[in-house]
Amino acid sequence: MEAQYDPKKVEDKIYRLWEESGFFNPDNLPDLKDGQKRTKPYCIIMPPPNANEALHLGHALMATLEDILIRYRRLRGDIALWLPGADHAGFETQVVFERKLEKQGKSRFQFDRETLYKMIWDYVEENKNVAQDQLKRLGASCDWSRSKFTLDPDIVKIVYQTFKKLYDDGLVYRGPRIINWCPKHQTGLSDLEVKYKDREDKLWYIKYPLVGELDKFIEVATTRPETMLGDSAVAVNPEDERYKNLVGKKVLLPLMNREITIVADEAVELKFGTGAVKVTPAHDATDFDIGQRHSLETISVIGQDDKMTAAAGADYAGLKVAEARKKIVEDLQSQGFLIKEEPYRHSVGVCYKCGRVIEPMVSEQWFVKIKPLAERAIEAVNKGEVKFISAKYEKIFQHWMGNIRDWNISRQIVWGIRIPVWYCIDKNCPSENYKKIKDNPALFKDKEDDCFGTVHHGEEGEPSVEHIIRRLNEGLTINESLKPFISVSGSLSNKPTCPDCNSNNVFQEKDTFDTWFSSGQWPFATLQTTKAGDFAKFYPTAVMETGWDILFFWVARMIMMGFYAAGKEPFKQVYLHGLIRDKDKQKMSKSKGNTVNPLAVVDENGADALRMALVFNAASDSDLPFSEDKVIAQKRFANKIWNAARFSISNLEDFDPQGFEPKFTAADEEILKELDATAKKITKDLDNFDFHEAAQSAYHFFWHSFCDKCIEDVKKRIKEPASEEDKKTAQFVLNKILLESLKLLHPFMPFITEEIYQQIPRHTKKALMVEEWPMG
RNA sequence: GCGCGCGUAGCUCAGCUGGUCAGAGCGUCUCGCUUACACCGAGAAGGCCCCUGGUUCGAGUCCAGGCGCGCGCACCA
Repeated sequence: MEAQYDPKKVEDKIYRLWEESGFFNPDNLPDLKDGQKRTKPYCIIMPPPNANEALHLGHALMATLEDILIRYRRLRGDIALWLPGADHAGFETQVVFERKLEKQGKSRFQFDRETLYKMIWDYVEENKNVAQDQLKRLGASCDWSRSKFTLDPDIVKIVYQTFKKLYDDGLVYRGPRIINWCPKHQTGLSDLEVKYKDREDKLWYIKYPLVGELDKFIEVATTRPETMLGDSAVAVNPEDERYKNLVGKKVLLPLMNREITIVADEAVELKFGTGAVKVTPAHDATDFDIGQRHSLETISVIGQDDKMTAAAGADYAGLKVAEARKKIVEDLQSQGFLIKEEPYRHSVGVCYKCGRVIEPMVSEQWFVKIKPLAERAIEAVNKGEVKFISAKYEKIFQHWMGNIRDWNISRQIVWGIRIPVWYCIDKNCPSENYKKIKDNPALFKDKEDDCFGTVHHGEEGEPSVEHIIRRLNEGLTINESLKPFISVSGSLSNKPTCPDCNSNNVFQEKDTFDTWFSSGQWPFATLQTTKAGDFAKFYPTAVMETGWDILFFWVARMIMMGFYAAGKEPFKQVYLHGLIRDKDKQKMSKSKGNTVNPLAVVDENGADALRMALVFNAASDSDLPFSEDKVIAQKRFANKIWNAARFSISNLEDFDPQGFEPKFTAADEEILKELDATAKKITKDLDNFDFHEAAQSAYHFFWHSFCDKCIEDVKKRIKEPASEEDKKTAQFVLNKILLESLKLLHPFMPFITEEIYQQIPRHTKKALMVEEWPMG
């Protein structure tokens, strides 16, 4: 053995040894001592990294913590399965790809659906193995033979089945509802995908004249004057004495000269602005709700292209929102309706990816009726069926669950799982879908340039079904509510037939699922599609370990979907780790340039050092600052282990414990006792997810007890033995402590401990990774 | 607005159900190249555990209030 530990010479070799042993696959794990069988399944489903991205430090932390748990459980004799995967990460990936296109001066909208999908598929395929290789370099002991990709056909099928079940149970619906629209990405987003940013804005005070008393006005305040074109009421608080006598009266909407009513609604704050609100159900979430309560008309004046629609009136139609705002303020001013404007600071919703201001608008989307699912999840946590390791996150979870709103699961993007909904547009179908759309002017957009010649008109001067389908495939959006049907097995190449009329004149919903709708099903979808028997054996899984930042996005959805679709909780425990920050506690981000490539750290210091550094200071709940010092400290520790082992092994060559009865000294008794206590503590700490406590105990015992005291003591007794028996006893102790320490350290630092184990004379197992854990 | 959390050595943080809890790692200083390791060893300095009250025989540890900081959720136009 060399005087310095060189991870480069060890890590690849050891990982190969593990892979060749087959022990990553729980089916191949050896029996325990005395031929005892392993009985207890222990499963962790890995949060699948995005297929197109290299790992960052957060992934390294995830991999380290989960590998520690898995290796620990494997050593304890469980049937340990760590199931890896890769995530197509719908919107995330499409955004990354769009940026790539933008750099090349292109836009996603230049490509048709199939081409774009294929391009992203190829892009992802190119990078798909990167993350996997990197996880291996970190020492991840997952069962690669069970690895799944979120777009695997068998996974997609399960996602479809769940969707159908939700639909059949009335828990999923399509409807015009107010959604968060990102004008840049041209898709709706869920509430979670909207971030809020403070912004300096203006508040405009406008007067709306009362009908019949045109010299009287009601004053409203708004930050978005352009939406007034779509107003369908003015609302006041029912308790507001100032306006009580006005409720039910009509006002004349300036610029539009449309009569709208004054309604009373609880949602209006007495204190804010003038206490009277203009109500635009089509472009504001609160207003939408007010509109529902008072059966108000929904007038969409802003289109998905971020321009004013025809409903905004001839003066404004076609203007961009910002232009329209400017013109409207001017017009209000010149016509005497503008009272004043004042600076105003408030928070506005922005797209969490691009930061563009979200345009709330009414749109036909698919929603999950979430309350019933949420109630079961809340109950599960209350009853302890799912246990949060940290009380803090349990509170946050319950708070969110209790206030949850219906979940928009459709996205107007192509990268993802296409919603398995079909519409029959056969002329004779009882659904009458054809009738509902045949007069849609957008169908005839191409009439003028006549690119379809006569094809788009059938015999009676009506559009042919083929033409409609072609226009739809080109990206035409239909806003009519059509009658859908769901087909779990249908596909574009194998179109399903309409259940009402058996026709083949059907087209598929263009939207794809929110990625989290499918990843919410990941625990059971994976286990139902790996090996027969896996689901029965491993579900519910033991623990979900992931970052707190996806508590709502993912963990919450998995709990809800798990109960709903698989009948049981997806995992018994939830452990959420903190976010890695840089040494100044700043969030790591590419734009700040403070990211750390974990693989570069591994190259420099070894995987064990990185792992140990990540875990050593990691208090469970909070974010953790990362610095290279910490890694270097652990690199030194690795070297310490290496040298202690080097000393031990060179002094154990002539030692055979077989049949030897040691006669311990007081010092021997003490270190053995301490070993026991340390093993007990580490066991308890790992059972409680106190990784840092466990790591520090192992570190401290090895360095300051074993090295500083025990080895120094034993050294003398071996070099200058008082008696042959005492020398052998010293060797016995040395051998024992080294071996047990290696086991205790193995979950944290698997490479170096395995390498040393392999070099120990007469090691008994094929690998340290399947040794038996010292319980203390 | 509602909710969550944090303030302990220069830095990053541990201190679980109150009584060797005043700790660790890094950093700093002194002394040692001793035959496993200088990526080492021996030793040292450093803290009214944010403030103020309270509960208790006893409080970083529990309670209340205050100050400072961070975060999550949210339909104040």
